[in-house]
Amino acid sequence: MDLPPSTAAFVLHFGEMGSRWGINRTVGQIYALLFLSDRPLPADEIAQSLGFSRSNVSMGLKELENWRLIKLQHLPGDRREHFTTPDDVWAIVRTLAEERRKREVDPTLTLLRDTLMQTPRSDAERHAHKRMESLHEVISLLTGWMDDVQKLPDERLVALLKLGGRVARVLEATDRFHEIVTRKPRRKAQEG
Amino acid sequence: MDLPPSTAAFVLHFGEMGSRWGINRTVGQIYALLFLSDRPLPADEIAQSLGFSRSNVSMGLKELENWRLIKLQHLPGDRREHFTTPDDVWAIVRTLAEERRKREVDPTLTLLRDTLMQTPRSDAERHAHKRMESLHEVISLLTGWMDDVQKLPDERLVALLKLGGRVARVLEATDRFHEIVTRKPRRKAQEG
DNA sequence: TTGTCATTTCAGAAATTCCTGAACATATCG
DNA sequence: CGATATGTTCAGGAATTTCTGAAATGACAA
Repeated sequence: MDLPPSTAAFVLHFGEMGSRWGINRTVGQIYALLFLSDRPLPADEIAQSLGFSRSNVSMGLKELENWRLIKLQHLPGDRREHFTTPDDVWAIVRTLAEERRKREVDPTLTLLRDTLMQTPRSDAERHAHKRMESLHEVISLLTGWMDDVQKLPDERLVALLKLGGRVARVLEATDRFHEIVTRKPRRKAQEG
Repeated sequence: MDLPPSTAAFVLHFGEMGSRWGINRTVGQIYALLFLSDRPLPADEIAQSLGFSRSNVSMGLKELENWRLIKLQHLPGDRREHFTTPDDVWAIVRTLAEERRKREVDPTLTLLRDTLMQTPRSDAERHAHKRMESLHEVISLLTGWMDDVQKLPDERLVALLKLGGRVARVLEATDRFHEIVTRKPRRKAQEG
């Protein structure tokens, strides 16, 4: 690995992080390298830089393609396939969220829904049923929110994230408004 | 495993999901079992139900304790330690978020910050530096948002999630307001 | 077509992770 | 103090995952 030290550190770190995830070390390192590279890289250069076998890199790239995390392109005068990551980091985050959702969350929701169709027989089953219901509710809520914000353009998503918990103030106001409208009249809502 | 079929299915599913994550199959299954159980379970019963060795269960429980995902308790008239998951699913989600953040995100942010202190030398390094800057920015934004909403009480968090992308309308209004105030006067803002 | 270069596949070697049983530690009771 | 019950640790076997080299496949140019 004859990479600049900071690049090497980043690549190694993402290799480790990769293993904490389902992704393996090789795949993490390949992605990190592509992410930092200032030009598209062909498989043999990746193998060279990271000290992996050519075939290992081939499999890693295939995996990253399945995750839709890299783009293939051809450079003029070079028959080899070259790979890049999107320039836009938000695009990467969005893809990651979609793919993880598809692989991890959706199957879980399906299992929960299927189970919740059935009628529990014993006390224990009834309790388990309730637990699965609350889990299903929480996951639905979270993924519903995800779906919603995925539709926003980057700019708005960023604005929303920056707003963070301050959105809660709007909600408080809404609640107060709701209270005022539906309950008997109280003293006037205070400013904001 | 003499568990009701739906419980067995859930447990197996979470075992699989566990492996997709860093967590191993055993730990996933133990957690799933505790999550569904209508009473605290001692280690030997867990081992029995799941068909794991007692020692394996001991290690799994230790791991779950490190993640702060289970609670230990003693039952009157029984010397064994019994384990449960929190009743409140939101509490579980919060803990998961905190722990994953501690283990995965914080070290990454540290690495990025350390690297970004240094001055890039070559063109390639300069490019890598910029990439790390944008990654750092995105991660900071996301974790900042997380910190913020972690402070909200459950009720408000749920309300915020339900609101989802509709919050964006508030932001649009804010933007329009900002435009109106800072730029030269235009035609009146249309209905809000 | 043939030759060359690029890529993929895959059997099995290498590395890693998981899991167990046995030994040890600790606690409680009589 | 044993005796018994419970919990932990850990060496090493089992299972799984990762990685490689060799062979197969594909793509293109001459």
